[in-house]
Amino acid sequence: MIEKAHSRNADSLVVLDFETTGLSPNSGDRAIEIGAVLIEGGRIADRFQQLMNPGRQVSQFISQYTGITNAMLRDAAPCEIVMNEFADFIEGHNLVAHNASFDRCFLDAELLRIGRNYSGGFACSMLAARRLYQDAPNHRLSSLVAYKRLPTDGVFHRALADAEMTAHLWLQMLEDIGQIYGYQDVPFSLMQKLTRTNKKAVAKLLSCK
DNA sequence: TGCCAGGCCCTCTTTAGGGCCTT
Repeated sequence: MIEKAHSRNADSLVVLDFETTGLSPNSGDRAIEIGAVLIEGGRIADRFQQLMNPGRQVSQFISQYTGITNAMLRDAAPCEIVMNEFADFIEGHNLVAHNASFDRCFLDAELLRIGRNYSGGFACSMLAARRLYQDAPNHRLSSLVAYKRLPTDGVFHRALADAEMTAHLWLQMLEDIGQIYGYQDVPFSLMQKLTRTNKKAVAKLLSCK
């Protein structure tokens, strides 16, 4: 079933990225950083980035992977406070993330803890890129940034940096679809449909305006 | 004690298995 795109702020969306203590909130993992950018009118209009204290130590692997240390998290606000502010930030917007199933799990888990929710649709830049850029060497965020020569400051695995690169990737996909298939604006609902379309049927879907 | 994620997608498929991607 195709998710319903949010009716308000139809041309805006929030691209988000979590850094976490591990891979699964169902195994006790928590968020340690959230980064997000608000896209309005085809450009980045606002940013959100905060470390958050998960109430537990992060592993050496995570510290090496993200550069986020226990010392950095010691004085950070607890997840509950940060996520409450973030729930306000995403209110009324559709959402995008790279491998969205991962970020959605953590978003749902952290918001559930504070009794908050969100109403926008959720789309995945990785699934869209797999369909649009079938010749890419792979569909990791870093590889797609290099493949499409997207702006980057060279920082990877930090929430805001990854969210900004994902935003540039998303805007690039919208531009490529517009140029190839003649769209002036690509509806969010079409991007959601794209991520659920068989690779061989991509051209047919995008050609049916 | 031993194990330890999960959704998506492709194919040597659908009564399954394994790779990709996120931290």
